[in-house]
Amino acid sequence: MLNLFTRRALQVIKGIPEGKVMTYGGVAALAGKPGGARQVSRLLHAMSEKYDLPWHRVINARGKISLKPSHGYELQKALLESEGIGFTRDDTIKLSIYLWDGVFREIIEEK
DNA sequence: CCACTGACTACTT
DNA sequence: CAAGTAGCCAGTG
Repeated sequence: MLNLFTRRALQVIKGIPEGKVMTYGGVAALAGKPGGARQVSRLLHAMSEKYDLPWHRVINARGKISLKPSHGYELQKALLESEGIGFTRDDTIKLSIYLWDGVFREIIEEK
């Protein structure tokens, strides 16, 4: 059985809507373990297929794709663009626009 | 059970 | 800006 943090992290990842992204650290924080970014990366690496995760919606804290070219980078970028996410000139995603902060952000912006 | 690994991050040189 | 480093810690074999 998976431990609590892992299960919550998987939930968080599955909860990222189309057209939005989250950082590894962000997912870890929402799952209850700030600083657990590395575990999140590990989860995606090892379990994205088995648990059918929208793995492409998780990027690093600088707004860039962490995968290396020819090792998923292009695929991830294509998937994100197909959801309407835009990249800047140097392949950076503007977190101020696309970052999914969960329901809290939704509520704040609805006002 | 133990060691290894990892798509991270913030901070310091 | 680039490079190094110390935390991070659970799935996997």
